[in-house]
Amino acid sequence: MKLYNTLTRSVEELKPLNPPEVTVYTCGPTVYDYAHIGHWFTYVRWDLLVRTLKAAGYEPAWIMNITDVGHLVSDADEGEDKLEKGARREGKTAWEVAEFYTKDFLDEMKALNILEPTHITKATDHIAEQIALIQTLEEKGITYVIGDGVYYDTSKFPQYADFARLDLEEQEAGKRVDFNPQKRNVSDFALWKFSPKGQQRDMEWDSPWGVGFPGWHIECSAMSMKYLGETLDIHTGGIDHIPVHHTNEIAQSEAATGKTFSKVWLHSNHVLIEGEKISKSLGNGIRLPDIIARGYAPEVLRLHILESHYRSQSKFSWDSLEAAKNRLDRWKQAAATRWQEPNLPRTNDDISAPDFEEALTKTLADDLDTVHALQLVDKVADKALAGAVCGACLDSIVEIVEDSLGIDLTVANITEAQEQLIAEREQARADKDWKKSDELRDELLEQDIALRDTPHGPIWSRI
RNA sequence: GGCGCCUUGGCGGAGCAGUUACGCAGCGGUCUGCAAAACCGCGUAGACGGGUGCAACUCCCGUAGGUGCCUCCA
Repeated sequence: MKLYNTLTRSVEELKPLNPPEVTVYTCGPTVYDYAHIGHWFTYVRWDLLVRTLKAAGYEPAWIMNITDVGHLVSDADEGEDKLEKGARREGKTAWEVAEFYTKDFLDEMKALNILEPTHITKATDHIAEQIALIQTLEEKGITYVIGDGVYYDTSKFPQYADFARLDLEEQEAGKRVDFNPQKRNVSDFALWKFSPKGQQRDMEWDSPWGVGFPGWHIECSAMSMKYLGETLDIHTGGIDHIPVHHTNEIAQSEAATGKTFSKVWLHSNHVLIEGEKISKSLGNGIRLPDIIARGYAPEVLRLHILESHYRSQSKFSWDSLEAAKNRLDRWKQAAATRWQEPNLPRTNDDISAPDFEEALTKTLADDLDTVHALQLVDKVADKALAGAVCGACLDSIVEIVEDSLGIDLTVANITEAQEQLIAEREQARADKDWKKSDELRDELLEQDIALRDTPHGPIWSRI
């Protein structure tokens, strides 16, 4: 299996530490607001990574975190954290805000048929681990304490700029934000923040340095190492995480252990809406419920997401969502022919389920080439619609598509009563009673069964 | 200001130095009670200007436009 590794900026053969296990850590959402489709582009892609690992014979151990504390509104470590801010906005406690949006996230994740990770870990459940990791860093002399918290001294980690290929000198010269003047270096970041004096936060904990809360980056280091060990096989996240969050994770983890933190880093590119990135200020954050409200099933969005490569900057539009819907409908029509074997001449020359599975797996294992994987399904659908795939083969193929791509093509058989209607219509047609045959067709249509007449007899599909 | 990336037909979106990407939409034909499908075929895409090749959408340089990061962000 080959993947594009951000660490080396090249496509590499995956070499897990302890095969067949593959450890995967995915940076999850900060639960202070609803997820928009940009999030779902990313998480569907990592779901596909895990499915592909399984198909390739690996046994993925997949951790996704939930950031429910400590994500400050600014990377300059200024301001309050997002949960507390969300709480003030909604008149709730930070705990209530986190719970609400976590549940919403998990519900939508399920709706999109994203596999359940091995563990979903909340930052607030792992405060002790985070404190312990900060202590380790402190013992190694790479932290320092200033007025508002404990900081990581990035000058003590010479490789700091390597991962993101940052030019720290340039950044310093061109910096656009003020930063805490007590910090030793612009790139230094908070490991632990003190609760503001005289202010009661919803979320705060005792620590060796004082009451406060963890910085944003430390949770991922602490939790990934707790569940998956000191060196991960694969770490995933949004492309935006490269310069700060992942850079800081590497600095924390590798300074603490002296080992490589993750062998492979995967980054999902952003999706644009009308040529612009999704952001709060533009108000273009389309959500899954918006898509459902327009009559598109979640799986349509899922298919649309798979229509572009995870490393390319994708575009979202309602037109392309409509195209994805049509494509999916066509696949389902093809899948429905599995029940109709007697009507069709089965040649079954060139499509066998094992061959299809092998081709699909091979394509996906090539750096998650979903674009061409979908093309393989198109080809099978063509043949099925032409009646050239046997019912049992389609059963297997539908299952393979479900497992590999997470797209469910299962189509229920029609009832005996419906079958009877089709038979009656055939009789009417034989009698050239076109009025009756059209009425029967309309009756079936009301039951969401569409008919098309082929040289081999009528073929139905669900609409 | 610094560092990147992108620019493909009506839309989405790939590969490739010389053979059809694919999907959606469209057009013509065969077939057809009608409808739909199926089958056959079509539209002669590659931002612009140079360059290197026998040959460039596909490599190099430049121009234009767009966009991402260096704040938050998937």
